[in-house]
Amino acid sequence: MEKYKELGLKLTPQRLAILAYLEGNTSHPSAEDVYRAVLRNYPTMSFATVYNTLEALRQRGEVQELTIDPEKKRFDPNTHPHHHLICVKCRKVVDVQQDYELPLPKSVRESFQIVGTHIEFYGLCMKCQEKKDH
Amino acid sequence: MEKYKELGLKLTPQRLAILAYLEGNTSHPSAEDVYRAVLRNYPTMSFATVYNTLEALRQRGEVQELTIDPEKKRFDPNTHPHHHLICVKCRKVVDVQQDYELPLPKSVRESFQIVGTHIEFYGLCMKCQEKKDH
DNA sequence: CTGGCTGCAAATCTTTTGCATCCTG
DNA sequence: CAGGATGCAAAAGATTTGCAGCCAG
Repeated sequence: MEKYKELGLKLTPQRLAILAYLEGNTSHPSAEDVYRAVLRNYPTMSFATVYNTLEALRQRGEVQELTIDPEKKRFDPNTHPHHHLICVKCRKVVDVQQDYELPLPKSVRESFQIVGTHIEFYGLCMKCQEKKDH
Repeated sequence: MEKYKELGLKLTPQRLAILAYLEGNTSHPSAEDVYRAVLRNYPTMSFATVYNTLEALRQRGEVQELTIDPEKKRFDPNTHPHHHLICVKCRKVVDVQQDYELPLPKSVRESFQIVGTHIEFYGLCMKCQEKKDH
């Protein structure tokens, strides 16, 4: 938890709870998921604090905001560059830690300055394959 | 416009206006963009009709729903598989018509049935590179 | 002590829905 | 002329904001 001090964040109990929940979490939680999880320990926790803290962490690069869900934002504490596998049925999200060569056409390379890449693999997870379609 | 009859869609003037706006459109408009554009010709056009029509087209594979924008859904009438280049500053989106080999680890291939892939290239467009940072 | 943080409620924004009416096929 | 489509307004979710009081540094 030392590193958060360096980020200029005040360490309130609420934030510690959020940080503890995010630490090593690979479930790609939405803000509400975080809220509900932390609420169990901090009955007065508010949404504002969750969004507040997630935004503070995002600005400092400690958390990634994912745009993989059309309904809501999802957050990922894994800050290493990586990709995602998304079940189109149950919306489960799995990390793909793998590097790819992704050469862009010259015209694009000349006009765009690339800063990052993100691949979404869409498919059906084991469980959803077993269920009958629909 | 013949092909829309085949889809079992009733061709109302409102829908024709939406279809005309989408035809060949590479601006990846949000529902509101579509609404505002079509409103110019149909002052009584409602949001419900826009969402309604976009959803009908999506179900028939005539339009793709993009999850590239954390704020809202964007729609893409380009139904060929392709990728996107996104300016992190102005949120402009450009198509990348290019095929990539994206081999997945064996463990993943065995448990997930892949149905599609989408790459997001993040970067700065020409205009935003010229502007001073911030 | 002081500025950042919290919690609440209200506001905002996007998207969805219910329903009476309309109009395409 | 029937069933799908429209338009309005209200509802539902997700996220943001204003603000008074609180507390970590």
